Amino acid sequence: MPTASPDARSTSDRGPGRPPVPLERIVSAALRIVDEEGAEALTLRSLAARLKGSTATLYRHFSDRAALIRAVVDQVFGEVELDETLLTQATWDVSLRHVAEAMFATLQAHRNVAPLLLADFPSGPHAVGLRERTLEVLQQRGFEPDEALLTYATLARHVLGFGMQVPRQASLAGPGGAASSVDPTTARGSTARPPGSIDLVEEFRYGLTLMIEGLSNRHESPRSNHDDQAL
Amino acid sequence: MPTASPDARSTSDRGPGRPPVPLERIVSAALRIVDEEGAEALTLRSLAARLKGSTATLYRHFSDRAALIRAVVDQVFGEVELDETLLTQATWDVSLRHVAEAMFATLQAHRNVAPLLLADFPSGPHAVGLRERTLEVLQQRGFEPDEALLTYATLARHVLGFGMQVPRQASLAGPGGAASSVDPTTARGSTARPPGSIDLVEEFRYGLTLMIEGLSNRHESPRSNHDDQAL
DNA sequence: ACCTGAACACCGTTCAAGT
DNA sequence: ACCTGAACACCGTTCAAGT
Repeated sequence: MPTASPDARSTSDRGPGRPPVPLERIVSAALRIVDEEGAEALTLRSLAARLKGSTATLYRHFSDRAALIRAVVDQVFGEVELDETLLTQATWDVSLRHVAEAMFATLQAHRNVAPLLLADFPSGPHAVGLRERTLEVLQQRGFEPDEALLTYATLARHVLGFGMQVPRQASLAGPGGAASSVDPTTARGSTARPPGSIDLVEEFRYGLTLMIEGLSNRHESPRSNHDDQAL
Repeated sequence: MPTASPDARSTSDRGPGRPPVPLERIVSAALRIVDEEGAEALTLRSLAARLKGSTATLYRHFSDRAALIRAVVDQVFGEVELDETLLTQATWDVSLRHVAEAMFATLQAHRNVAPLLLADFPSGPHAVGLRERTLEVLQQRGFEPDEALLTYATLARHVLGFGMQVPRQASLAGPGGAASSVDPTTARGSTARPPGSIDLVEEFRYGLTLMIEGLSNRHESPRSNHDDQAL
């Protein structure tokens, strides 16, 4: 029974009225900072400022900066949207591709969280839920438990590995003048897309396709979903 | 014509005698700090201290902390050892697997550099050399230039994605008492290997195998190296 | 010309002191 | 009981001042 709040200390039991639940508001504010100003702009000080509180107060909700980051990451994973039809009615290769693409798309939608993924393998309630659901689906398609586990782990790492490599965009400078962190020096020409450099998304899809095709080799043909009476 | 020093400002022309070349000694010292005490221990201050110099002096060799990190990363890539026989005499799938395994092994040998890989895609001279060599090999095996490029890019990202996820070991506390950064709180039980968690290396190999098998589907059978007169 | 101590503007984290 | 200003021990980076 996974608890709802990832690393909360004691969110108290949410009173009926009251300011909704501080914790989620904190995490949302943190994610907004990351989205708007980049991961390195997420500072306990900047977060406290946005919440009009003090940094010390934050330590009542999170033991650590690391705990805050874990919560932010899991909040992002909570945004992964799975299509139930694709998940349950399609062939396993389509379902699997869907899960991977959905995760990757969410990570792309929050490009700036990439550096936060480094901390450790996402294992908040949302991330775990996603894994559980996918394992279920795979096993319903005839994958052995071990097989399903290894397959999901590999694919999740693939998504994560690519997700954390999303290049840091020049963050949209906010209304404030606090965009000094975007230092133009970073955008220097040394790495400037070598001739023939390839889109990250294309690489991600190519690798994903190769892996699924490889899986098809060792698993019964996924295309035949309704003729397994031939067994 | 790629220059030798990644981000050097002006290594002067190495005089005959003299302290060998400061730059490589700096980078080596930096890598040693990372290996011994972890990536977060690599501080301009700690590096200056180890070199018995001042932090300000470091800025004569590197424009930035980022530039220093790029140099450290490329130094690691310089340790990748390719077996020429495997590279040129084996079937392409074996060669490709060899390159990926060699890169991954080097990254594993320097587990603590993982966080440094995040900065940007490695593109120092060693990393570029590795890519060039692999592209050559693939094209000699009949890969189209575009095909070779996409294949290498995908595989390199796979290696990198897994390489940067190497779990942070409890760094071997050095002789000094400066191991306070290893805070036992980090090793808390929340993520403590969920039942059925899988070895990172196993996942890496599994994904690599799947991708190569997928590649074999769309490429002529790699196993037949000497019967292509059947064409 | 080369090096560097000390400063500047930041961090995460803690804690005595306020309400 | 809850919150917080101010401190502590760090960062990367710069620059006036030394040699």
